[in-house]
Order: sequence, then structure tokens, then C-alpha cells
Amino acid sequence: MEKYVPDEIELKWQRYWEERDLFRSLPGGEKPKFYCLEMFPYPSGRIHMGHVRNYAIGDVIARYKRLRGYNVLHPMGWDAFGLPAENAAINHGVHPAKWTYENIEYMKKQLKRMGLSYDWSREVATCSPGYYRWNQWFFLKMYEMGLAYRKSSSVNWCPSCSTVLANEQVINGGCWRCDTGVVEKELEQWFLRITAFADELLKGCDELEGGWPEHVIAMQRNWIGRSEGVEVDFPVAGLDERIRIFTTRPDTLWGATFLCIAPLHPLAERLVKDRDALEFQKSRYGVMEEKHGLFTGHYAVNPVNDAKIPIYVANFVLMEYGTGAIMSVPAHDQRDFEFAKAYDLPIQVVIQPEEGKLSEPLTEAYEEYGRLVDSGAFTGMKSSEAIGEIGRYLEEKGLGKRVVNYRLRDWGISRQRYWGTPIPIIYCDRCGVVPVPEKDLPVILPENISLTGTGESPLKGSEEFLSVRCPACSGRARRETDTMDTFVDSSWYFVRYCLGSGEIDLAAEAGKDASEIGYWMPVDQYIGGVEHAVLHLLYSRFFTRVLRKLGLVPGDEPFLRLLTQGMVCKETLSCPEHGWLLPEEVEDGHCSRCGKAVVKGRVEKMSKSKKNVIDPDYLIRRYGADTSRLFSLFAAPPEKDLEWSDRGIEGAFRFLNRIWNLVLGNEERLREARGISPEPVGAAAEVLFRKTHQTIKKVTLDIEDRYQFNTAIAAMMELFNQISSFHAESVEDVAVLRFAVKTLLLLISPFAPHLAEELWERTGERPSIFDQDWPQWDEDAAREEEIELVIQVNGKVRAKAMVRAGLSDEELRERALGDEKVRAFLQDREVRKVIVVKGRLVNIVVK
RNA sequence: GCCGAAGUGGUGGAAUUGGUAGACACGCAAGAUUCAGGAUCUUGUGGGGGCAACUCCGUGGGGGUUCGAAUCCCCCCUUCGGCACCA
Repeated sequence: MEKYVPDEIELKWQRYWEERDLFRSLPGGEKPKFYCLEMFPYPSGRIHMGHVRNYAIGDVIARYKRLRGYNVLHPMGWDAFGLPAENAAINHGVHPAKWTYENIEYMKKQLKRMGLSYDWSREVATCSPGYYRWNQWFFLKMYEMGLAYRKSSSVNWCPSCSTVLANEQVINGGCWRCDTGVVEKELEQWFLRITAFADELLKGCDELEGGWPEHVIAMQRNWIGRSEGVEVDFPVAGLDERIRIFTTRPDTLWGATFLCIAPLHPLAERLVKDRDALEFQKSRYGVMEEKHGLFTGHYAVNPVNDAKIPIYVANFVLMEYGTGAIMSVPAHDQRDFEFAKAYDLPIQVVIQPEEGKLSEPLTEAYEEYGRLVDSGAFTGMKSSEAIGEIGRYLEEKGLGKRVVNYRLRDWGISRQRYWGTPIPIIYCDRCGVVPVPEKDLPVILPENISLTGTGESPLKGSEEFLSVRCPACSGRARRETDTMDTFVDSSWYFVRYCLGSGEIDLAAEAGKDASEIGYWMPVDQYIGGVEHAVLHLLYSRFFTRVLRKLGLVPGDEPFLRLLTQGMVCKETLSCPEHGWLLPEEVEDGHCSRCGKAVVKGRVEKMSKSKKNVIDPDYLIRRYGADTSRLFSLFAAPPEKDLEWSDRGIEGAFRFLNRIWNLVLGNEERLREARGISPEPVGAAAEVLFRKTHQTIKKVTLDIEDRYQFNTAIAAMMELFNQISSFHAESVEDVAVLRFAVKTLLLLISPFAPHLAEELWERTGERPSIFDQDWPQWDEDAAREEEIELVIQVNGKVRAKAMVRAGLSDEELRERALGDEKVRAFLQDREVRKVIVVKGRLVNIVVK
């Protein structure tokens, strides 16, 4: 018999799909639309297993929806701006554009070889002027709307990447890309006012409930970090100044025994005489290990009780949050408590627990709610009530006001790098900051540039780029030399895909009644890594809101449903002397270089540096695309981490081989039965017929309701096992066999599309299998005729009996009580209760 | 510290609303085929006890609710992820 050679059939069908342009999608028509999107890759050189998994999941959904009769949009593109291209230029002298486009070419070949059902006509690369001109256009629009602004601020600077990082891009004090510790630096930066949407973005989270994973929504909410509180002004004794503080606990206002301001607070310079001491505080700013304070020599007056309390500069008070100043209530805030202990400041209890009394002196702050004591008119009130009441009181007296604070900060987008979108701004000595007129877009990134990696914006070195006529006065002016954060590119690419190939004109799209964007948006299913749970997803949600204001998209939320796939992991191997090892560097558990015993490390995310990677090219060469896809879908549910297993991929390959052998071994018979409708005759045929309908149901619901591809595949394996143990004897039998096989092929087609196409053709059907309808199950045909009744006595299984399906509760009860084995257990004990679970189980409770 | 997810055979993982724990696969064992190995096929496979019918134990640990708990509630342990002086 002909052997299963994936290479042959996979290339054959990929060619066929491409020639027939099968996955090209057009807007409109009768069918409902379905926009299926996977996060586009950065063209780093080659795809990795994470991509294989991500795109396999997306392709199953896209192909499934297509078979279900949806008009599917399933595009792919390249997140093509970014640092690695620039670093390649610095290190190897190759131009970022050349490097990027060569990578795209190779990776595109890899994706095509995987047999993914993309509409490649919509492919975009964000580094092309036709794309990034719209980044610039959005920037200008936001500038007009007051959503883009420039300010000098202290920024997170990565010395290794020589660029600024947004807050979201700092992970544990390090750069999100290279882990290098970030340092503070003062720079002029462009910001996008994402905070203007803080409340909307937070409220929008409710809408995502059900469609997005709970923990991703939680992280978004967390990041936005809304908190309600009050701002209170504390006059500075003897000076005409007041310090505004923010607190979420106005119920502790009477317990404030000192006041702290951030080292960078505008008043710090004025209040502190000792410059050196202040500089020291600044240097300790953000150092978590220890709380440092500096007494200013000044006092503030607590407006609710006129208490004079000392003012400190404290290294732990953040200028970026709230007002940069706090009232310190050591009795009820642990940080203040520690500070008070260190500087020997008074601790005043103003909250007592509902039950019991705090024993003084305190050993730690009591941070819970309770009842107010020593708090003027509010004494005796519960914290929960006092918080609101005191807020109102402060507003009435003009001492303060209730406010909402967010943790979210504006998005700094300036990057001192070359390979990104030039910010379309011109600086003129006479006119100041002048936006580039829309008609002059795009501001093209110049190609002749020297990249040295010194940390200066590379565009500063291009006189040709730099010097420009001011659009307002035509005088000599110079361009902004910073480029945009690449997260800008990925914040709207899903909108770009809606517009098909070639140049686009978003200005003309705005406000259109029946736009293609309006037809396809929002994305119905988005699939990608959880590492973007905050950054990319939050930015995209922000952008979509701006786009809506521009009349470009119909709704606020870009992604209706989100699937965050788990990481692809593999065991690590390391040698005490030579570090991480590849599997082939290990011989019998010893390092092949030095002979030392190899340590089997934890199962960790595949990474080149840990040498625990599997190359997708190798997999496809050895097993084919279908097997690679099937394995990554079968080994774990999509949202969980997937552990690589050599045995596992062998198993997937064997399964496809078995299907191949089964169909080819029956090719003639299956062809001959074409056109005969499957009517099962005899018990075996009935069982197979029923199993086939049951499998359709199971696979459909597993995909539809839960994206549980692993159990869907398991169900198909069960069906296969049933088929292969079925011996077709009569013509009727073969018709049933054919029905079962055809069904199996249809069900597996989203998972292993090439094999399904090939075998579909071999059974005498015409291609493409993807022009077929997804099979329907018949509830009656799927119903079991007999069920196994489980009989329990006092909750323990004591007997099982095959009974006709559909018996009444009373009949089941009688059957159970009459069971011989059961009677032995019951003997003459008193039956107190009998519980019947419909069609399944009877539990007899005896004394 | 706070928020979130998870803990089930030798392994990856099933168990849809509380109703037969371990589907499916891997691995392992025995057998068939083969000169042999590989591949393939068949059968078995949670642990303990028994020749066996059978029986006891078993979903991180401890308690609880229930006729019945992997599933619900309380406490604890472990692992992973996120945030982390946010006032």
C-alpha cells in the first residue's frame, strides 16, 4: 500500500488552495461574518513553536467557522518595526529594511508551509510607508484632539536599548525586552493621553466579561487601578502655601501625625534649606529597601483639628501618583508606622476594631475598617460610613474634595531609535511646534543613515531628513527626530486588514456608512500570548476608542473574544561547567564535552538561550504540517502551557498514519458505496452509525463552546478506533463505513487539512473538502438504546446493569431494588430513601 | 504583601449543571507478525489484598455541607503568573 508521505500531499494541496484562491475573503453577502485573528509576529528570522501553536489554534477556528457557513476574514501580517532590526544593522552592517524584508520572506514561506488558511492578499508590514503614514495620521488627529502632547518628564531609560520605555514596558525594574535595569532620565517626550479614557477603559472591562479570560480582565482593571478618595489641603504654618494630599482613608484624618512629600514635589525646594540633604533624598527615591525621611523644619496644619504636624520629605512618596504628598497616619498605615518608628513620631489611634480594643503601644498598624475614636463629630461612626460622610463634610467646608485617582499614566511614545515611525512634527524657531500637514504625509524614514548605537536619535544624523521648511512660515525648521513606540503599529493593524490590498485612505473611510471596516470589525476571535495581557491589548482598546471618535469603527471594543494560549515549554538540560545544553550535546546523561553529569532542569518556556527549543522546520520536514498542528492542539488545552514531548508528536503522526492506512486499505469499497445512503443493518453497524453521530456532536460542542481541541481530537480518535474495528460485510455495511469515514474526514479537516483533502478525494469525493458543510448530528441517531445503570448503596457503587434507555424513574427504582447483587447488600436492612438520577444512577440509602 | 490560575495514575491530560474518577494519548507488559531490530496489529495496565468472585484505599493536606464531592464551603500547604511603597 502507498505510504503516507506528508510532504507530497501537503505541497499538493497548498498549491491547489493557492491556485483556487480559496481563502480570499470579500465583505458582504448572505453569510454572517466572522473575523478570526491571531497576533501578528515580529519578523525575527524564523517562526518558533509558540507561533506554530498560536497559528494552529487560529486556523482550526477559521476553517471550522468557514465550514459552518461564515464569511471568514483570516489575515496575517508583520509587526515589522523594532529594535532587533536596528541591532542587526549595528552589529552586522545590514540595513534594517533589508534584514526585515528578508526575514518576512522566509517566515512567510514557513507559514505557507504550515497550510494556514490566510487571505494573504491583505498582508501588511507595519514598516512600509503605506502603513506607517496612518500612524502619523492618527498622531496628527490625536494632536488636534488634544490627545497627543509633549512634556519634559523623568522617563524610564534602558541603557542597553538606548531608548525610553513606557511604564508598562518596565518589568520588575528592568527592560521588557532585554531585562537591563532601567534608569531615570529627564527628556522631552511625546505622550498619548490614554488617561483620558481611564474610566471608559475600566467600564469597558465589564463588556469583555465572558469573552475574555477572567485573569486578563483582572490585569487590565488592576493596571488602570482606579481608586476613590479625597484631596485635602493642609496649610503650611507661617507660609502662604498649602500642600494638597490624596487619601483613600479620610476616616483616619484625625490620626495624621505628620505629612510627607515626594523629593520631587515642587515645594520641596522651597521648604528644605539643606540642598545636599534634599539631593540625598532624591537619590534614594524609589529605593524600596529602606524608608528615608528629611524633616523640612516646617509644620502643616491639619484643617479638621488644627493640629500642627511636621512636614517631611520622604523617599517612598511617589510624585507620579495622587498629588505627590500624603498625610501620614502611622496607627493605620503600615508604611507610615515604620516611618514613625524610625523617626520617633507620635502614633495616634483613631480607628478601633468593632470587637475588642487595640493594645498600645501598637506593634503594627491597624489597617482594617472599624469605628472612629477621637475624631471630633465623627467619633463613633463606622469607617465605611465615615469615608463618605467626611468627604461630604470636607467639600461643604471647602477643605477638600472627593476625587478619583488612577494608577494608569499617559503613554510615552517617543523612542530615540531609527527603525520606527517618524513622529510628524516640525520645530520652528518662530512658530514653535508645528504638526506636519496631512497632505505632506507620510514623513518618510530616510534610508541613508548611519547606525552607531550611541543613544542619540539616529535621525539626528541625517541633515536631509532633519532640515525642512516650516509649514506655517516657510522658514528654516527642523523635524522631530524621535520615532514612535512600535506598540502604536500594533494598536490598529486589525483595522487595516479590513481594507484589502494596496494603498488605503483612512481619511476617506471616516464616517462612511457602509465601510469595509464597519463590516468586519470587531474581531470576533483574537488569539495570542498572555504576555500581551496589558500592553498591546490596553493600547488597542485605547486606539479603538479614538478610532470610533474619528468615525472609523462602529464600537469601542476591538476584540470580542480573546483566547490566550499557554507557552510552549520543554525540559532544560545543563552541565555544571558548560551551562545549557542541547539534547544532542548529552550522551547517556553526561555532557559530551566534559563528561560531567547533566542536570535535568525544570520544564521552562522554550528559549534559544536555554537551548530547549524545537525548530518548526525540522518538525515539518520530519512529520509534516498536519502532524505538527495536530500535536500542538492535542497535547494540552489551548490556554494551558504545553509541554513538548517527542513521544507525543510520534503519537500524533501515528494517528494520521492509521487514518491514511484505513482509507487507502478500503479505497475501492469506499468509492463503490458512493451515493448509497447509510442505513445501519445489524448491531455492529448501528453502533458505528450511532458513534458517528455522537462524535459529530461532541466535536462540534467542544470546538464551539469551549475551544477544547484536545478533547475534540480524543473524540475523533475514539471514532477512528470504532471504525477500524468494524468489519463491513454487506453493501449496507460499507455505506455506513463510508459515512463514518467521510464524517471523520470532515471533522478532522480543520486540524489536519491536507490529509483531509487528500483522503476526501480518494474516497471519490470532489475537492475541496472546505467547500462542504460541517456535518450535522441527529439527536435520535446519537441516542443510546441501552444505558448502563449504576446502582449505589449508601453512595457506593455496588452494581451496574444494562437497561433500556428512557425508563421512568419508577422503573429504574424497581430495577435497582430488584437487582440480585443489590439485594445481597440490602439483606433485610431498612430502605430509608431511594434517589434516582434520570437515566443514569440509583442510590439506595439504608440504615 | 495584594490579585489571579493551578495541584487528578509512571507521563500529557479527561470527567458539560454535585451523580460510575482516570476518556483519549504516551509509556510499560505480554502475545502475533518478522531471520533480527524497527514498524504494525491484538490484549492488559490507578494502588494494596486475594487463585478467584471480590474487596479496601484513592483526585495536594485537614475539616464541613450532601443520599452522593475532583467538582460546593472553611482552614492550611505547594507551584506558577501578574502587580508591588499607588497613600
